[in-house]
Amino acid sequence: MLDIKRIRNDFEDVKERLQTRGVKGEELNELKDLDEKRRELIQESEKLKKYRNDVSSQIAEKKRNKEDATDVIAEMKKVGEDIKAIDSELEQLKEQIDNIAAGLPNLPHPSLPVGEDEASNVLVRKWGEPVTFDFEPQPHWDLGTDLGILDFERGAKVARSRFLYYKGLGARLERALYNFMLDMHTTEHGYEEIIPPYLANDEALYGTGQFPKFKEDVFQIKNHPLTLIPTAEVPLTNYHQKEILEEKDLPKYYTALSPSFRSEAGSAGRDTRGLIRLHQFNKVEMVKFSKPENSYDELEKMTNNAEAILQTLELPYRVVLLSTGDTGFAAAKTYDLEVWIPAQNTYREISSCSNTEDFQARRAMIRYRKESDGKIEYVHTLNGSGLAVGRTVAAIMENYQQADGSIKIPEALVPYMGGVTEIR
RNA sequence: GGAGAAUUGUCCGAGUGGCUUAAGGAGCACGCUUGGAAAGCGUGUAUACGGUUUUCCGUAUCGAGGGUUCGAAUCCCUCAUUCUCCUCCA
Repeated sequence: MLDIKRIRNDFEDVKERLQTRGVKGEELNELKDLDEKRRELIQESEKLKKYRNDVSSQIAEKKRNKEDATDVIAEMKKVGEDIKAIDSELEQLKEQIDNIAAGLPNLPHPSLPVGEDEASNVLVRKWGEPVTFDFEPQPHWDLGTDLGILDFERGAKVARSRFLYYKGLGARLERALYNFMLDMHTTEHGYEEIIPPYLANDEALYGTGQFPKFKEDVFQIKNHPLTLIPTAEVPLTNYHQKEILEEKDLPKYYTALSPSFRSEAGSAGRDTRGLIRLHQFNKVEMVKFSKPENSYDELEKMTNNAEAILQTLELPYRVVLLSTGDTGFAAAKTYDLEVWIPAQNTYREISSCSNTEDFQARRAMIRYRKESDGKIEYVHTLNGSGLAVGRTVAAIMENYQQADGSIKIPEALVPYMGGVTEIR
């Protein structure tokens, strides 16, 4: 949620910057008009309420003195009706305003490349060299099926397409990976480990920005007002929903492993095979609550934390700064980490690290008390994958495959695999 | 799932329709007092929105949302959460 006062005061600037994210100017003009109308009505309503409060205490006084107050009571009845009429109009206005405001994306950080889509993204850095194979590298779904460690057919039979069974050392590899990631974040990067709820209510999903605009992307539970989380960002960020934190406790770092459930509406036909695009996948998520002045340093650090995982696994990757048009709804600035996928001969997204500034904090009411003057301000919230586990399994399988279809286990993972050095 | 009780400010806690601008206490901050501390005394101690512009003023907020009333912390309805008992369960 953007600050309505900021929209009011820096109208042209906000409008210009939001237009780089695909927001229509007329929408903002309408918002501005509604806001002005609302403020006028607030004044009217409050004036009447003041009057009613004053007269009501006079009535009380009269009653105590056993005087007659019939006339004034009759008048107040009328005033009460007027207030009710204005307030219901106000409520409608508020709803219209919220409908627009809740659908506005975050303001892009000035450092973002301006552009409509991923074509305008900027390469920040590259790490590692893609392996060269002296044989034709196979896609991970063929490797996994042949080795009997991934079973997509049965996943489709029991759930539907885009679900799978991991089996044997495949399941072990997935488990090894997320344990490795959690250990690294908790022992080396300073995150506190959390196991959150995997279902969340509408308020939580509103808080992080999935609702109301992106309802079609999630799975909702029939007959219950609950939604399967599309990312642990939802329960982690909303952990401090409606709280006032102490400045001395900031920054706070949390990490959690959770499944992520996504309906993938609108991506029919894309990445239909393999571990890249599933309705359910495990992800280790990182979330930070930061003071505003430090949040961009924290974003760099968080991105480095995700990179450290890839580096330790010795997987080649690159870091990309997303353009205004490609940046997600809640984010002010996002770095994507893309890992090398040999069989596709390209880099694929494996992590996304974002600073939402106070966008989510406003929606979820997450604030902190400053030590210097005791004033209360919104915190900045950050989130990043560290990493998407399924896609990491895919990357390892493809990058570490051998000519005979077996898969070598990255050195850092061997202890987590109980000493297993390859899957064959 | 059934029955009952509860939810008031940072905390404890009073409050069954108007002298409540939420009593009283604790805590915290500042000041007085003191050689220093404690005690004592005094003052202050929320959030949001709107107006004003650095000072105030107004409105709203007693778990949430509705309703009754000239007027609601207080009466009515719905919901949430917590506790106790029963039932079930990993």
